[in-house]
Amino acid sequence: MTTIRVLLAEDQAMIREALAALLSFEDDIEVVAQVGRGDEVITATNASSPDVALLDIEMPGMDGLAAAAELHAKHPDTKIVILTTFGRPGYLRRAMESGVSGFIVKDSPADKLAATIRQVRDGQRVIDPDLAAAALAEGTSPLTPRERDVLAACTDGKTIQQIAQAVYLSEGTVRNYLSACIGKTGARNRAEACRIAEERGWL
Amino acid sequence: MTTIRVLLAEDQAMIREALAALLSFEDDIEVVAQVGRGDEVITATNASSPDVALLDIEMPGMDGLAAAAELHAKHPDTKIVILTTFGRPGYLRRAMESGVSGFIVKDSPADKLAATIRQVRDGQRVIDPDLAAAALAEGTSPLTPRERDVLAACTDGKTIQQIAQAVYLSEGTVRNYLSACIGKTGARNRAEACRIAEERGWL
DNA sequence: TAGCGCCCGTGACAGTTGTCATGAGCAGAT
DNA sequence: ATCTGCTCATGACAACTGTCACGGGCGCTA
Repeated sequence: MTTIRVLLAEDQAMIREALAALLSFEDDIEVVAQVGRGDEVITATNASSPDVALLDIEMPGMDGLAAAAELHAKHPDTKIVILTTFGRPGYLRRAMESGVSGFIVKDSPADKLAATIRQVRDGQRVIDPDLAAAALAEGTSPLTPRERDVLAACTDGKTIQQIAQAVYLSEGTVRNYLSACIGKTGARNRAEACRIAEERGWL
Repeated sequence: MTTIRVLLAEDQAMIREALAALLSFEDDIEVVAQVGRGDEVITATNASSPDVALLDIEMPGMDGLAAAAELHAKHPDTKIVILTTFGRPGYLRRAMESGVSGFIVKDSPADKLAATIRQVRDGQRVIDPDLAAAALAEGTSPLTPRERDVLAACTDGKTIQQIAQAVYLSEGTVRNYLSACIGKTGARNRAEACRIAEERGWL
């Protein structure tokens, strides 16, 4: 059995190095690269050719799921494991579409990490069963692309005016789209709709 | 030099064990207890009498800052270090009021962790200089206690009605309080006020 | 005791937001 | 060729939200 070469992508330096410390205890795993930004994943992969890339989702530059998609396109042999704080079904769905082999949350016990790395290296898929069930139960987004855009632009208590400017639409149109979003999410106002859609991974 | 006994409180199991792995490389530091909930900090301290308690803020049961306050009251000799994702000035202020000796963010390099633990054990205080400056620049909260309550109850796009029920006030009064909050934060609506106050640690 | 600030409430008003009807242009499917 | 659904827009209306003025009660301080 040869050692598994691992790329570690996680923006918080202390956590990244702590995870590296954790993996250093495994004889068959070697961390060959560490990056703190999503847009550094590709170049680091080119340089170090890892067997498995371990990606956080929340990262500056490019989020982990986007990085996963690009990585999978350019290096289909590199297995990808998403390691995230939030087990949102929407994340899982996007991850699956991005060619990811493993999806684990940071709540899991530590030994799950090395176990997952070994499993995906062997060609298996590793997904938290509860999460998978939740993702299936939720179904796919009922929002049209434009509704999604508008709803995504309305975080943080923005005004209709501000949203309209951000999306280059008239205020009336924005109101209409938001009204549709509110209806489809079952919310009572746009802030709640925004939160619900976010949770379900519809954004 | 005797070894430093450390208690580790962090809700995400994988991160917690990774941090323990990181600290295991330090010869003079020993992790004598690990907990995943804020309300387990006290009992674990009673059982293992650590020199330093390393607390995350976001934890179920009781948040790290509340745990810090209680810990400081009951075990004044145990030094406390807050380790958090978010370097919000408001957190820092609350931490200082809770008798904390050190405050570091997870963005810091990994060696900062052990260094901080040693420094606080030696009686020093360790605070990120940038954060300290930001906290001082922001000043203290201009919100009255009741305004704070109302604003805190209005997260996630709640209706005025829902807030009023949650805080046992008439809707008119809620509107008045929120209006005051909006004025004091310089926001344009309650959602933005909520976000701003949250960021500044006024909640 | 008078003044001050916080608490809680009401009522009136203007501005913003959510709903609905309507219509035109444009794609893809039958 | 027609139907359907998405996009974008306008206008009207109702509901909700934010602002303001006002009043009474409470506790603290000068």
